[in-house]
Amino acid sequence: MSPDSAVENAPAEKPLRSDAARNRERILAAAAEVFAARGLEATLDDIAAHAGLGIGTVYRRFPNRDALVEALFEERLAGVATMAALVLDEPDSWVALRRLLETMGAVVTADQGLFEVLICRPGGGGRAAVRETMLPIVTAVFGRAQADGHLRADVAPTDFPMMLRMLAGIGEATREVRPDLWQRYLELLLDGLRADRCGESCFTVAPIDPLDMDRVQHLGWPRR
Amino acid sequence: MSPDSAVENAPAEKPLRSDAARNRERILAAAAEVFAARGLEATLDDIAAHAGLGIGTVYRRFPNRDALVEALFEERLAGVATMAALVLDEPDSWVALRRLLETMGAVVTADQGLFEVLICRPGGGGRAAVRETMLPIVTAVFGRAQADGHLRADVAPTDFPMMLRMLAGIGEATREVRPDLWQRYLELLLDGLRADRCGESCFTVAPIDPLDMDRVQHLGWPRR
DNA sequence: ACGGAAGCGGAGGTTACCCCTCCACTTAGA
DNA sequence: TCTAAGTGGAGGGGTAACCTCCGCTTCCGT
Repeated sequence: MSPDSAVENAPAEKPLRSDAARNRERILAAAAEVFAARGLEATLDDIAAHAGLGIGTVYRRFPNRDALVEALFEERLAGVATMAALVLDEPDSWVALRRLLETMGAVVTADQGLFEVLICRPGGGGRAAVRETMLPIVTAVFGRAQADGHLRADVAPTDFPMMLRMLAGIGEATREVRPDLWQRYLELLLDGLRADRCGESCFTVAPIDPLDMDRVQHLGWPRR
Repeated sequence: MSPDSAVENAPAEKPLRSDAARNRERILAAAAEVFAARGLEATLDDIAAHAGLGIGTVYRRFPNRDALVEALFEERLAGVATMAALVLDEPDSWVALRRLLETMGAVVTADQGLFEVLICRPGGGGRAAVRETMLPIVTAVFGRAQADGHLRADVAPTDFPMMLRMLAGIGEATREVRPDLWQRYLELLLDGLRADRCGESCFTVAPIDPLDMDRVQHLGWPRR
């Protein structure tokens, strides 16, 4: 039907010229660094300068800011989901829980941009997918640790993103000075989460329910 | 010496006209609300609109933005320090610790502006004074709870502002939807802080030292 | 080695904010 | 009633971010 021989209805992305391909990678690398350090509000001019390129070059490759964010985080989000899924293989349910929090804590404290796409922004496109991947993992890991009596019974899956928020706040503030500090507070949280303590206690305040979680994201983004 | 009879070298603040005094209070009330909800980055136009007054009126009363912030937070900061000092009278050292975190947690989660003045901004003027008031209180409360064997021994005074940061993050995100939610995570932190548990554990990551705390504040303010 | 398509840089247009001033009008209160 | 004090809000001045445009440069097939 088409006059073209082989490539039928593919979008026909002809390969970039070699210098353009190299610059594309530079832009993505610079964007990764800048978004990690300053969050998604970093400017494209900043990113271009960081890449050692002109702004025009950035816009030639990515039609607008969101396209860049999308291209940058698509693969990283998939990677995060994959990493999180790894903990399901951990035989010890408490270790699985700790590894889940360590893994995701490391992600959100090291990379502010990734934290924002993952936790803060209303889900759309790849974001929704990752969160839908995460929920069953969190539920499974929490459930197993609770069944084994390691994790206190009154913890809910929605506590997970909230704890990540707490750690991300530490990370954002102290990343430049003490990039490991967040782990101290992860340890603190983990000690609070353990069920096998002498002094039993239970929360007097209910967890946030998933619908309100959505409202939190929609109210808080874009940054008012 | 002066031609004036009674009022010598007093600043001679002549009383405001009644409507002006009323509007001054309105401005302060509006500023309190807006700064609480949106932080110190809120605009003066916003505050004026919120007060139902023109911007000119705001500037007539407060020569610039900082003067308004100063006037607004001077008394509140003093109040915070006073409230914090109250917990020193609590006989039970663990209850004192909890009350300290509850009190300050309530402050920083309900009022984002106050949190920023208190924890985020580099200290200057009244801020430094409050922080100098807080440090001995925190040290005393922590020390007593540790001596009594309630608080784990490896907690440091600098953990206090970090925990407030964590709670403030929860507060900022969920204030509009679940203004009480932060207390759930305070309970979690408190459970992590207790020393009298079966499974002893201690931090593998050192606390941040006070000098680095200062660096954190100076690096993070003004908001890049 | 050459020609043209693809790519590049970055000045600057456009838009959006925000701080603060200014001044014609209004109001309190002696 | 008269005037000093107060008021509103348009708009000046400045900054910042997004994105476009176009003259110049670089790649690469022939």
